[in-house]
Amino acid sequence: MSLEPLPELSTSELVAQRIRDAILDGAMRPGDRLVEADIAAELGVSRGPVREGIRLLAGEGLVVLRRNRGAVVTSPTFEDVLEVYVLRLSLGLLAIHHAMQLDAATAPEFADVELLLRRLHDSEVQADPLLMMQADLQFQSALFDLSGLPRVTAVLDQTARDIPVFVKVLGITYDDVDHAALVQRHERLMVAVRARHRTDAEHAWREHVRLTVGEFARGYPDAQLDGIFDLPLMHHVLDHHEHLG
Amino acid sequence: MSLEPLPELSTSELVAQRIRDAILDGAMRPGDRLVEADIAAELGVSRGPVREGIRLLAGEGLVVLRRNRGAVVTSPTFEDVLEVYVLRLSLGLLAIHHAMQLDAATAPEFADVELLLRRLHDSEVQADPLLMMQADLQFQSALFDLSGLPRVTAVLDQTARDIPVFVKVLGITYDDVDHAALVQRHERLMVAVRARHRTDAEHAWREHVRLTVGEFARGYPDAQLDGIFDLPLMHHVLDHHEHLG
DNA sequence: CGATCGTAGATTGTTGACAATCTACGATCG
DNA sequence: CGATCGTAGATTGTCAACAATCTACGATCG
Repeated sequence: MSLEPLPELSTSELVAQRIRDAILDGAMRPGDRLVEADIAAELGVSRGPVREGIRLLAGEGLVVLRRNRGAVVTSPTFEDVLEVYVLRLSLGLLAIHHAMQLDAATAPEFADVELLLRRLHDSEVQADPLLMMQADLQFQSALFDLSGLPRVTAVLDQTARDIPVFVKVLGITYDDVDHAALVQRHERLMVAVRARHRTDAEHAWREHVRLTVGEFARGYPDAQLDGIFDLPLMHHVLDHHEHLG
Repeated sequence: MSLEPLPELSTSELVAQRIRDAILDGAMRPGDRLVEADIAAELGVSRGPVREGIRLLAGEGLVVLRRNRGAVVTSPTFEDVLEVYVLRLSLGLLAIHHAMQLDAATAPEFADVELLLRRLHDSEVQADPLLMMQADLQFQSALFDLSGLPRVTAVLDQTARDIPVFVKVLGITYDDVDHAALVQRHERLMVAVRARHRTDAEHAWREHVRLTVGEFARGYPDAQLDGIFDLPLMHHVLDHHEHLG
């Protein structure tokens, strides 16, 4: 007889989550001010936890704080999305490499990662784009955790929480995503990690990020599409790793 | 007539800074509990700002928070130092590349970076190892800022604040550091950035991180030296970039 | 009539008190 | 005598009131 471990987030984390949800619902939009007292009243808590929750979001870049002037929901640009993916490309590679170095496939947690990957096959999950994205990110997070690098995984998790919000706010859709191809990419990645085949793992991860960003760029207004397909923020990074062959 | 811009940190940031200083002074040591009320009384403020300051430090990894059980000063291992430098290697490369892509040398802020580099020549600065290290990190931070990547520079700045503390706590010294060589490395980096010469810039930065970590490893107890000279956390990263030639 | 200044309202920053939780110690029971 | 339970003290989590700061609007002056 073993019970669940009581996840239970702190109040401030719940507040942060509610604000993220509010943005995903469209209830809060970029540029909106986050008035501590109003949010506190609405959630039925006092200003303290709300204040803490807002700081958490500020750490993620979801809101901007101005001294004595409160917080505002950021108006992310496509460049912000690119920066987040540059971070994820770079730190993801780091995490995957370290996971392989630790021979992560033999770790007991590896089974959990595989389980999360299998969830992506679920038809119920595939039906809902948002659910699909969250399951995808959850799998990636579990994989990165195998690296044993707490700071790196913390930054990766921060960026992961921002992605659904950015997607919503920028009006990017997952509609055209080829689920089979996505899962296949992840499976290639897992095979590589299992075999400790660096180059394959790198390639699979780079390819995933590249294709994901490419997908996002498709839904973006033509006006800025040109610069995006060049992936100026990303270009030299990809290029850089390309030389590995 | 132009006055200074009033830097003025928030109270919580001042609290965080004081705690960092306390660790550098040896007044607080790893494993010590951070009791909000005690710190508040000592600093002459209330618990609110102290609580916020502690959360800031937790975000940097300097203290660990446990639910309803308060914060404890982390007992960093050499692996933590390595993780921080892995982050700095990876994200520093990112920042430098982006700075070059934006043709940072033509930016007005570039002069400020050069000014900070010149400070490292200062004999007064070179006399004090801690001052030297801080001036060094300040230069690097200014350089990274040229990238225009706020999230990346934020993470880099977080790691920069931790370094002096880690060095102090782990008993690593800067004593044997060859200041001339350090400055020369940075100058090579600046020349490369100015000329937008990717490979040189990458090499200079990689070399700097590698040598800095090597220097740190030297001061570390023999018992753990073997594993450190292998730089297991870093190895494949350096290795990885090595292939660029 | 335009620009500056001053004031009122709104909002953040801070505080001290209260509630919930945890830790450590000692009492109770088998 | 060992293990469990319960309680007291310490500490964090939360709250509501107060102080400091900012914003916006209108009055005053040139």
